[in-house]
Amino acid sequence: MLSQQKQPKALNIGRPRSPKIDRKVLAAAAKLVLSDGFGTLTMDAIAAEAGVGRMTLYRRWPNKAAIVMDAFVARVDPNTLFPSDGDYLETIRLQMRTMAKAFRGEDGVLIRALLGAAQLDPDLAAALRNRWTMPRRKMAAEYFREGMRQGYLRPDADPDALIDLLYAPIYYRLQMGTGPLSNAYVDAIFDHAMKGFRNDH
Amino acid sequence: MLSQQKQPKALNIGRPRSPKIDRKVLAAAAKLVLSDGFGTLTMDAIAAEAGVGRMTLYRRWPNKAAIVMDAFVARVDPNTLFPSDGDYLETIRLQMRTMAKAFRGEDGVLIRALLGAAQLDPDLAAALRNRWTMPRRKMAAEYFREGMRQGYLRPDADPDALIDLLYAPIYYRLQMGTGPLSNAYVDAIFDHAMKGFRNDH
DNA sequence: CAGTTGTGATACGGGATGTATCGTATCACA
DNA sequence: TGTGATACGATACATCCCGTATCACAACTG
Repeated sequence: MLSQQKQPKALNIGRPRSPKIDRKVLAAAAKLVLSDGFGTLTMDAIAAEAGVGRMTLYRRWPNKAAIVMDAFVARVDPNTLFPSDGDYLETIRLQMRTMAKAFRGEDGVLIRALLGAAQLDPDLAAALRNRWTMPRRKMAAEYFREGMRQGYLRPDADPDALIDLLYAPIYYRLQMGTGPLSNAYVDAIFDHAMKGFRNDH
Repeated sequence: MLSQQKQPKALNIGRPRSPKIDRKVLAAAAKLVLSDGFGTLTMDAIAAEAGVGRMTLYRRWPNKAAIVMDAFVARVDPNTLFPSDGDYLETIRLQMRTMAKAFRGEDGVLIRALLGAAQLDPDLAAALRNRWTMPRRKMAAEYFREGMRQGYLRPDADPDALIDLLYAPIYYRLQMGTGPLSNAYVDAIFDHAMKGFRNDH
């Protein structure tokens, strides 16, 4: 699923969609969510901020959550990857810190809004899973399987369980607000979770 | 915070609030959320289902999320406690299974709705933290500290980190839908997380 | 009895949604 | 160059829900 957008009516006949509108709309949506929150976001405000007709929004997206979803993915797509050099286990810790840092900032505001809206909108929930959650889980699972092959992780480890143990607590704190998403917290989760997975030879 | 209700104007003068209305409203709200979802829930529908005037709802609760919050707490308050007998570590596993089972059913629908709404409503987020999350965290932390004293858990364990490692994955699956909240899943999380906390003597 | 508040019904204004329509703009194709 | 099809911005519209206000009546205290 490349985006939440509706398809144009036809491909090679008629006036084509203006490509600049996407950028303007997504930037406007992100700006408004970050300044005023998702709760007060309206299609009208997005259209005004982007300098675009409101009808154009409804022509391209089914609702505001879809717009924010596209805006979010456009922002964070290149981030939170696993660096390919350095110590194997420390790379995981650093990746978790990178993610926690992103969640402490503007990305955290956006993903909280999307997670909340997804609980009431099955389409958005599927989009969040397909475009955000699953790609990252696949990358992590690949990295972990490679670590199992190379002997850094126990050969009988369950990559999915490890993903959940490492990353679910970060989402949990983001949503529950039971404490700060600090490096110290990430380290505590990492260290404890890893005790069951590290291969101690 | 005993409930999300607004206080009556006065205590001993004037007509007292009808006590039956609470039950009817909370039952109606729960029924509607479970049948049609939280997204389409309206104050009007709750009032109609409960056979109550809409004004009465606004007199007692600030918004529909507060009503669902009260309905949820009224349903699940007595559940998901730690049984006091049996093997210490197995008791934790069983408690996690009980919670997962509740989340697989109607309670899961309700708490998903509340978690979603809480992302847009700071008051509701605080209520969810104070009335649901924190009481359970306190109970768990107490149980874990007792286990540290009695030698079942490592004396240098961090109860908060253990809580997050054990329970955050359950919330994660509930919301993300990355897999079933089965007993097998609970066991995988429990077994892996416990490797870093169990006292192996 | 008087005073005070809860209850149900109804009306109201405000705001957001999603659709429809209009004139204009931009493209492909003949 | 012109024709057909679609996108764009603007506007109007019906609909829905919210939260408040108001009313007559009910229920309680003293």
